[in-house]
Amino acid sequence: MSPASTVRSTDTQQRLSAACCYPLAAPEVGRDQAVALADLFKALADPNRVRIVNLLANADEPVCVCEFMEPLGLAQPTVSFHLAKLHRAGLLRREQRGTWAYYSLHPTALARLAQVLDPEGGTP
Amino acid sequence: MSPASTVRSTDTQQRLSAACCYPLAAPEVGRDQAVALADLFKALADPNRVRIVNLLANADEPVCVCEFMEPLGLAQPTVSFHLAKLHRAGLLRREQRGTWAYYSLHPTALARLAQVLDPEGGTP
DNA sequence: GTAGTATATTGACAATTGTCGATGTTCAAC
DNA sequence: GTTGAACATCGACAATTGTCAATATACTAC
Repeated sequence: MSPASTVRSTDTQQRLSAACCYPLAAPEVGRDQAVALADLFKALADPNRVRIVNLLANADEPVCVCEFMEPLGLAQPTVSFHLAKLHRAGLLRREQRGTWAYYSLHPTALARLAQVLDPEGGTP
Repeated sequence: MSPASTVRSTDTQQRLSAACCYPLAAPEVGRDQAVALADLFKALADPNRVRIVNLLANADEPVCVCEFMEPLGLAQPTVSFHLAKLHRAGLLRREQRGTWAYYSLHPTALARLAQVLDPEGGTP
């Protein structure tokens, strides 16, 4: 529909890669960068998504959707909802194996997120 | 009412100090710690609050409430609302000077938040 | 005391979000 | 082709959130 932006193809980790260039303590954070940063924090602003990230941080292998339902006590659509939100924020990787969808923590996600908070990030 | 917890006294930075002990990548994050961590991220999950933190990060002196209204384009009650939310999360310091209320970024707030994201934080 | 000013709080409202049942999609196995 | 299974999407709903006008609170100056 809208050919205005070239950013629609992957969508994965677009938020994070956009936000990682504008640290919280940068000289000046404009409207758009503030929205990008807020979207990033919004991805972690839910207890269930925090636990998902924690589970993935302790897993040495990708985890499929059905594995989250029991420990989180959530229905399958709800788990998909949270995983999609984390994936769209660029924090998770998605891998399709047959009918299964395996999610894993993006390798540099947490480190880059920490860099956003680094006071030195804006003025090296 | 509930004498079960001793955490009710200050409220200021209780969230942060509680969450900083439970990094995202800790061996296991339970329900309560997940809520504490999510509350912390929730504080930054809004563009206006991101800009407030950014403005304070670049200010070498505390800033009073009225100074935020114009750059953010928000009414005074809305500014107070956001400042209170950041303050309750332990990210901001509040200092009363006469009728004015001066807010400043908590010295170690961002650094401790970054520590929450540090993968080494849980298993040194 | 009164008047004026800076913040906080309240009340109401629109917008967003989390949740789940029901329905689609997509793949493997037959 | 059909069936079954895993996941995504849709629709609806309750709960939360951001916003501001109106009001309350607290302080200074008179």
